[in-house]
Amino acid sequence: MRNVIAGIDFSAPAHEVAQLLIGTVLLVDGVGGRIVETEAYDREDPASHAFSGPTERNGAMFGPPGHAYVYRSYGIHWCLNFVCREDGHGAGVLIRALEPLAGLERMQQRRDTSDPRLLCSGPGKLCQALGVSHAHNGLALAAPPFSLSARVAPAPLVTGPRIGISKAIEVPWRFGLAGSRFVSRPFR
DNA sequence: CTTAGGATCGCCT
DNA sequence: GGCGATCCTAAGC
Repeated sequence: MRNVIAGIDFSAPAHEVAQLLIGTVLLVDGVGGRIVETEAYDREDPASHAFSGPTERNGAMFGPPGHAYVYRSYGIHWCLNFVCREDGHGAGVLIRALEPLAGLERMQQRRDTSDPRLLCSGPGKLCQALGVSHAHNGLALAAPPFSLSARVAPAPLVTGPRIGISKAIEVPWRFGLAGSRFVSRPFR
């Protein structure tokens, strides 16, 4: 049971973990908020970075579950994933949006905006707001600087196709907190 | 509100 | 050498 963090078993399939993460609170050095949007990248998934096997970049996805996988996107942004599964083939959950709750001032400085809806409404944005970078790749989510807190009650979910990919575009593995104003894009 | 284009560079074929 | 699990801005309707 050492893969359980915030009441979630990270050795479960990514598309299950992605749903359970909605409503939990993620902090990095005390800055963060409620997870309101995730995407699953399971094994055998052509859209996953881990699909073609381990490489130098995706190595963290083949490491222990419950750890961070951080990669650079478009040469500019950082994106944060939670590693899932224990069966030898990497999988993960992309954290796409947070509802800002803690460290608002720090996030506003890093993002250069005071609009709370623009602080963490996208995978690149939330990494900038929380100060996540390659330095966090491979770190355990159960220890500082990370903190993941269990949600109080089950979260009402909405689902849809994943964003920004060209393979397996029909798989409905994007999950959101129903009614949240802090998602990266509306759910249809 | 929706769409289009540019920035920018590490990773993989 | 091509192409992104993105973001921002500007322009069009």
